[in-house]
Amino acid sequence: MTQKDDFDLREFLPYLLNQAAEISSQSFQRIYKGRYGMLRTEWRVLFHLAIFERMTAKDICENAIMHKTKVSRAVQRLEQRRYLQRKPDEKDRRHEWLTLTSQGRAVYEDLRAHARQHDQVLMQKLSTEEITVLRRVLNALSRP
Amino acid sequence: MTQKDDFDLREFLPYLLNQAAEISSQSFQRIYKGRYGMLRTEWRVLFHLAIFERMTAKDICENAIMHKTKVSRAVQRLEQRRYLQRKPDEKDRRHEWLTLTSQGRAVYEDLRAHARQHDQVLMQKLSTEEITVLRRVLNALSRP
DNA sequence: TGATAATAGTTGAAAATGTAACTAACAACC
DNA sequence: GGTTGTTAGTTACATTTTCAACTATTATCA
Repeated sequence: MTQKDDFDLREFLPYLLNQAAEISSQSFQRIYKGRYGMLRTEWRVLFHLAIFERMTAKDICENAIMHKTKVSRAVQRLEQRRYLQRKPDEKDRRHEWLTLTSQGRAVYEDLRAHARQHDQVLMQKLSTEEITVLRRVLNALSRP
Repeated sequence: MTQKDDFDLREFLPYLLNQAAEISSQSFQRIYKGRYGMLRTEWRVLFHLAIFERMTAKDICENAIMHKTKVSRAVQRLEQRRYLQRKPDEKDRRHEWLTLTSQGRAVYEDLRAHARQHDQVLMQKLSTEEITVLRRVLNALSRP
């Protein structure tokens, strides 16, 4: 199984990024899936609400670059589990303000601890300088 | 919409990596989806076969870190489009050797040109040093 | 005012993915 | 040789995601 073509997949950034993203998400996925039966879309919404305290679904779409149907369904499931509450905006009833319940916040705090720990493990593979560069570069690549 | 919590999603590597991977894959996705109706799994298999010339599905699973059902279905669809051929191994008929047809190779060559171009655009956002560090780091993070 | 357009969010159907169970071929071991 | 275990790959079913169409509400502007 020797290489025939000179194109190297391991140099192609979208491929490499996907690979790294998949692998490095796995162990965190086991946590939120295993402990709370949550999906990727759901922990993301949960984290956004914890961090920003009060957002509309639209805000989350824009900030997390997620499609509105994904957010809508994640919100539904989080609401079913009593992790969040919805309140229609008084002035413009097209908007719904979303906030975490105390239960949702507790789940967040648990997951946040795991996230921090998980990140520590990942970063052990890298030097401090590499981490700085990586964060800067990924942020740059995250803007379309 | 100010931040309340001190945890910053933009520092959490799995989140950042996913975001960067999604965004930076988009324009290449438009190519293989738009021109050939292909999925991510399919271009990956196609590229592997072009680069390594002859592989079994198992080889692809291991090299691309893809689940065998994903590979199996991608191979089916590529075969239907006559982009690849299967030949059972003479000695061990559990194995099937996969090779691209000339049609498959032509598609690959077209996509490869776009991939290179796409990569160029992405890299314009970065310095040569950043690119070096990024590739090294992503490769490190791509191993479980 | 009232017609038309725009926006926030939801829903249903189709497509894709994940999981586990399956078939077929070979290997190991008694 | 026959039983049991492994391996490569497929299939069926459940879960998720995507895409387009939909509702409800507000904005625009003649």
